[in-house]
Amino acid sequence: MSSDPQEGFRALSDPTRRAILIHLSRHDMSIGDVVAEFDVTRGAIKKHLLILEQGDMISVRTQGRERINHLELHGMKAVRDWFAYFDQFWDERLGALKQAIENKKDNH
Amino acid sequence: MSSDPQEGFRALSDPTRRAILIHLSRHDMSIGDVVAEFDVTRGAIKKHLLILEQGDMISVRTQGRERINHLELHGMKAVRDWFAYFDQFWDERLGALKQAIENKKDNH
DNA sequence: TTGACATAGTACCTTTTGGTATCATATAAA
DNA sequence: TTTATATGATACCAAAAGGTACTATGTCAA
Repeated sequence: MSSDPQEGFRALSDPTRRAILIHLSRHDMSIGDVVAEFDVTRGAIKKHLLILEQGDMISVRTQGRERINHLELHGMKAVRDWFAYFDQFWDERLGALKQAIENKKDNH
Repeated sequence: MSSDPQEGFRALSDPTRRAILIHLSRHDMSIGDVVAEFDVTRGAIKKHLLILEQGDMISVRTQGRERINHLELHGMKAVRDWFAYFDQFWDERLGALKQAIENKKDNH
């Protein structure tokens, strides 16, 4: 049912890629926009974006001569599904989640 | 507050290491026990276990001439904490979590 | 104490990874 | 239509990753 999380885990294994995801969570960015945030070359960023795309963490649309990168949660779902198995060993977390949901309720 | 998840993400990026964690979730295992489950040499398994230990995914205790590996969730917590940031973009998950907690309640 | 067993440690090999530099192509703007 | 800009595509490089083989050490058992 849940797809292979390998590409997703691979995508998340690099700190630069994780940082890119945080940036993209705030707003879509062109490749140039992303490059401006880091101290590596465009080529390196391009490779990171490709790996994020392969892990279904982002989607890309062409806009004129720009390529706009957009956060996509499908790949992250595959990774989280893998994690879900371990929930049974981790009661501590249930308390925090319960609270998170209570808070969510209060906002409605 | 939450520690650097890098070693944790690194530990989870390999499919053999993830499979080892699943095995260890069922029962503690010596290195030899783990080796028996996979088709790679002891040396390779030893390296995987070291990386899992560095990511705080497992702890190891010496028992006679054996080294017993035990699932440890601290490292996984660091990784999950990183994920928590993205919960806000993922309403779909909240429904499933709510249900998980309801089920938990029913078991008490 | 001696032999078998479980693991540690090292050297070595191949592939992948993260990175750079360079050149080519497509598009927007003067 | 030039020219500057945004990206694509290659080739190349050093280091890390995943693996093997071999040797050394510590511990249990006969």
